[in-house]
Amino acid sequence: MAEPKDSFTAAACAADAVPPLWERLESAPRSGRATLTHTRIAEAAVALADAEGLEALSMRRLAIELGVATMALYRYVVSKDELLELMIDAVVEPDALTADPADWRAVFREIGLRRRRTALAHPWLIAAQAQVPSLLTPARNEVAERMIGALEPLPLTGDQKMQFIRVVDAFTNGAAGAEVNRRMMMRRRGHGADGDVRLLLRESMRWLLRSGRYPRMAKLVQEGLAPVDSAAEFELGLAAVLDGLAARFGV
Amino acid sequence: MAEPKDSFTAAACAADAVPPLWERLESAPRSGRATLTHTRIAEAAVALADAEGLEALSMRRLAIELGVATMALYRYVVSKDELLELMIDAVVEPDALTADPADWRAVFREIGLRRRRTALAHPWLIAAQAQVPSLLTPARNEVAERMIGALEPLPLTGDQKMQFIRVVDAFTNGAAGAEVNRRMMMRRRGHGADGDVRLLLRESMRWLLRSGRYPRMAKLVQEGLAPVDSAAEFELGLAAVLDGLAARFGV
DNA sequence: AGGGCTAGCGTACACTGTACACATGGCTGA
DNA sequence: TCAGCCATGTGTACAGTGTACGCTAGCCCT
Repeated sequence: MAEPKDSFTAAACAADAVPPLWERLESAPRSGRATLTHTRIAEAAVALADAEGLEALSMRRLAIELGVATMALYRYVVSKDELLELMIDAVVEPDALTADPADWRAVFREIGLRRRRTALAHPWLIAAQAQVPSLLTPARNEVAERMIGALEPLPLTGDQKMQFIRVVDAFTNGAAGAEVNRRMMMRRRGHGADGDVRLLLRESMRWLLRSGRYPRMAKLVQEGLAPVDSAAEFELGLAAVLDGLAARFGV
Repeated sequence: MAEPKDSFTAAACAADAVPPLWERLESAPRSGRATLTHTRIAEAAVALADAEGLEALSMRRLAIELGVATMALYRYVVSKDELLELMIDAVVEPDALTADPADWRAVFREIGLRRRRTALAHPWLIAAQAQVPSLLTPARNEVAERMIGALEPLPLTGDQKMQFIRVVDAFTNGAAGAEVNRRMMMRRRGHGADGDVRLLLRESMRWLLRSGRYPRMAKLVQEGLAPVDSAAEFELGLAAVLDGLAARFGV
């Protein structure tokens, strides 16, 4: 009576027991007067996390925000982790690219910059991704699709294209994550999030420098460092990665 | 009676009220028969997180593991976040480098590879770093010191050296994080952590591909992809980043 | 020998994610 | 038109979390 119905689910159900969220999302009857929606939930959760941080996002709080009982959420989401997946997917905006789709450098640049903007606009993003392994959400796949498209005309094997994309993604996520970290640290201390990182350094590294270990770093700091221009640095890094990959792949 | 004692703490205490952990660590009297140590705590926490995952690491559980009351830990750590900082610092091993210190490429390669190994050996590392903004821990500073040293002979400004290091770090963290994510996902499903990623793809992307969106990705998958060699891919990416940066900086 | 400082203890509180049983209202087939 | 069903939303309960607070007991120095 309750056994798997057909061969389709046979393999997956062994581990999952419930179809994996994105599959449920599509063929949802959601017939009766439903006050909730996956979209509505995701948007409320995103808004809450944006406003008060990921640590303020609890199922109870989110339910209140939606004017609904806590457990109502679990009709749409199997666990809080799935809620995070929903949020992660929700903030990726695979809008039409303005870059010339034939110019692969321009496409990768645009996608990279957009990702940085997204991560800065939703500082919980990177932490959430680290907490809930969730590659292959629909929106991210759509972005991947664009990237593959941009590489199409190049003489690369399928494996090389995937490597290319993964390496660029790695830099992008890493750089965005580092920047978010710096901002959160600044905010946690007194200074506003977009202040000068050097204040942070001066202050909390004073004893490090004074300690005499790290002489080279001390020298650099004392010689004077310019304020960090994160946007420019991101572009520099991205360009370097693209250069390096292009050279290695001979394109 | 309880006011700040001297000018040293004046600025920092405004925001912190307690000296920032690393400072406390050094000048600790810890005179009386102390059964606990920062080191002992950090090691036990790391062992626990390694064995059972970051979500199994609770103050109660850790205290039991150490044969001590829960609140005893708070004599050494102001909050769980500080515990995480301790752990993050503990797993970085700035051992003597085997690479020729004058060969900056070799140094960066070695440090990058070591970081990857560390992240894979302690899969909670990246998530913990995303959760607790904690650049500038002593061990990481020591590594930074090495990197600065390697760049010393090059004709770069201080700012350029810092940019160089930050960009490489961004890629390193991003790539390691992605790899850890993949592994955790594989383990969460049935397959062992070091299995073939293609299994994961085949299985959980079946409906994605069948849906007809993502035609390009479907084509790539159907044309057949080789198993992913993560180690080689990491080296490729790292080399590309170093190439790209070197070219941009003209070194 | 005694006083004080401090490492460690125990309890208590507000809060978390979620399992489970129950109510209810809109759609469906007759 | 109306019965009945089932998905949607509700309420309560439980084990477990981080940590504030006040207490005890032993080491160190005078």
